Amino acid sequence: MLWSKLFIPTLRETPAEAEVPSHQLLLRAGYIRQLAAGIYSYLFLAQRSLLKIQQIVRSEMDAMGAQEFLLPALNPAEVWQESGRWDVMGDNMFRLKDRFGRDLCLGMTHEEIMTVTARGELRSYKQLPQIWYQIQTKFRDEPRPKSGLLRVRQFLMKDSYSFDMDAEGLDVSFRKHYEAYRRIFARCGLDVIPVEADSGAMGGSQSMEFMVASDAGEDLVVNCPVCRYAANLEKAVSVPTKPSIEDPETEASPEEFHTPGRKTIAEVSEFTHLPQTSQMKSLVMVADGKPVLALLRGDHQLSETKFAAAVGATTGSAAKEVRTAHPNEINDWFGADPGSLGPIGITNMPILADVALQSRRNMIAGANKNDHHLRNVTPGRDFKPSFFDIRQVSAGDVCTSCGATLELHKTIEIGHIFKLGYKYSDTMGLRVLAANGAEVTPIMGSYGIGIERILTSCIEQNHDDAGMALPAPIAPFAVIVTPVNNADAALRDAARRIYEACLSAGIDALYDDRDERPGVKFKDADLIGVPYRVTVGKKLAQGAVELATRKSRSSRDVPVADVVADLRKAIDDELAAAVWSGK
RNA sequence: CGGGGCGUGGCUCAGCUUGGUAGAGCGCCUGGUUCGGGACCAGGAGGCCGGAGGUUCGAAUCCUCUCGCCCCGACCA
Repeated sequence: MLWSKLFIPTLRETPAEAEVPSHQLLLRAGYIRQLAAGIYSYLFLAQRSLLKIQQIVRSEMDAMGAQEFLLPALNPAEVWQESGRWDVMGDNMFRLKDRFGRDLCLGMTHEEIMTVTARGELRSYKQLPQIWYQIQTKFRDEPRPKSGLLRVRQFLMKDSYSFDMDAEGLDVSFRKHYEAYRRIFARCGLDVIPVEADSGAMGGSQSMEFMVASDAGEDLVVNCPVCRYAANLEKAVSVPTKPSIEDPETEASPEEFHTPGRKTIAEVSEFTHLPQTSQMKSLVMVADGKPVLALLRGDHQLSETKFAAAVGATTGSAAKEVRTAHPNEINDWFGADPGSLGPIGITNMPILADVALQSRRNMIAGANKNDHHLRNVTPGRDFKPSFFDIRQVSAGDVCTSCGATLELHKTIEIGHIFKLGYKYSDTMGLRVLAANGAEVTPIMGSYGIGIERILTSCIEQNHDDAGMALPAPIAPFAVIVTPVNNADAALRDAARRIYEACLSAGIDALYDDRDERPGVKFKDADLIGVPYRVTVGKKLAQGAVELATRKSRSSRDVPVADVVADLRKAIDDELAAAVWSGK
């Protein structure tokens, strides 16, 4: 295409409302414009890139035997009421009424509609397994849209749903998705971290998230660079660092001492000249309405997810709602204010201690008396806790399986695969007949990919001060041909011929025929992220043009006769390198 | 929903404290000179200062309300 005929509204300056790099660049490079909070118009370049991403997703989904559907975004309330999610989704669901006053909503996800579709048609085990997918617009009324395309209220999602006869079948569908996702993200040039995730509100048995490391991300992921162990921070396990000093050997019993005005772990640490690892941190939590004392080493943080599970291990079912206690509740239960709390003498609630406190002795803890602490507190001897792993991984912790030091990253979630189980098929009455004539409920899985998030996180991973550096498979154009001086007919004609030769060779090329100075063309090409640039300039007299690679910001001279072949090779090499290898 | 910030040509911003009727740079249009990393000269277009109400002889500026956007938090299939 000819740039002079296109609408690519690049900006020299960064619009004030954008903070994260991908947002700034998407605006500056003329990919998107904002319509309202969390609602964006995708202009020519964005749409072109998103279509390429969708095509990659589509080809891998088709390759696994999945069938593409397109379900309505406008949904009747009844379907959602049937699954119970009309209420569960709360304010996150966009709701509206039609002219007769019937309730409708805009779809946030399509488990219900897919299940209804299956229920109406699937009759026999002979029809299973099925994997159905769509690439469709989703609507979610986010409480706080942010970071450009990262968290929006309307977005594209590839969502697929599997129907199998039994758990083994589901394992196969799940595995197919895992592998397809690895291939899709590799082809998009993304470095992903697959993470075992909490199955949370979707109510399934197993789920995995595909994360991309980025400071713009909102989720924290712990991963091991050696053995590839990875997990959400809330769920991750580790071997904690050793306490900074050995506990004293004394057989002394707890002894109160005055700590005027020292409330935080840091203040008490400074006051006692003992490291934070010698202290016990007491957190008063309320799990499903009941108080529970959580005990941690002074330098550790509580994982509410693990804590909720630990509560479950003592009461029989994991806590659904966990919160910190209010100051007045704490005072009622402990007779002291936060800052002087400890486990000794506490009999009116269970005490859950982190395993890092196991076999520790003679530590510092609050005395449950304002401005007082105790020394020589020993778990097991002075109080009887239940031990669980309830702490978050912290800096310096090592991998439980290989001993390497763990890394902590902020990440963007770009995909999620769930084993749903029978939740929807059961409650919505999906049944088929098995070979033996018995009625069986199929087991389901659901699998999502955020299309815009692929583009966004790719920009987050590939940008510099000049702009984006997108990989050829998802860049809006693979090649740009730039005559240095439009007034020079020889340059213009040579550039035009190279451009046309690219098209004939099936290379997605853009011809910068604008009557602009070369600097402007170079800056724009760098900004919008075209991976390869052919510069047609002075060296044409010697039969050469320049082939520049955006990502490495390097260039070399190439004989005119070879350019197209060289471009073809560079693009093919990039494609070949972007293949998922491994399990 | 709580806390903070910001709304002035397409973009970035100044002007507001101390009211006097709107500016700069970039971009855009015309003509000319230029042409290997966001050129130069000359001329020009474009803004009821987010909206409503109020105070005042007079409001971008002061007051009240309201709408929108961004950031932090709560929330997040």
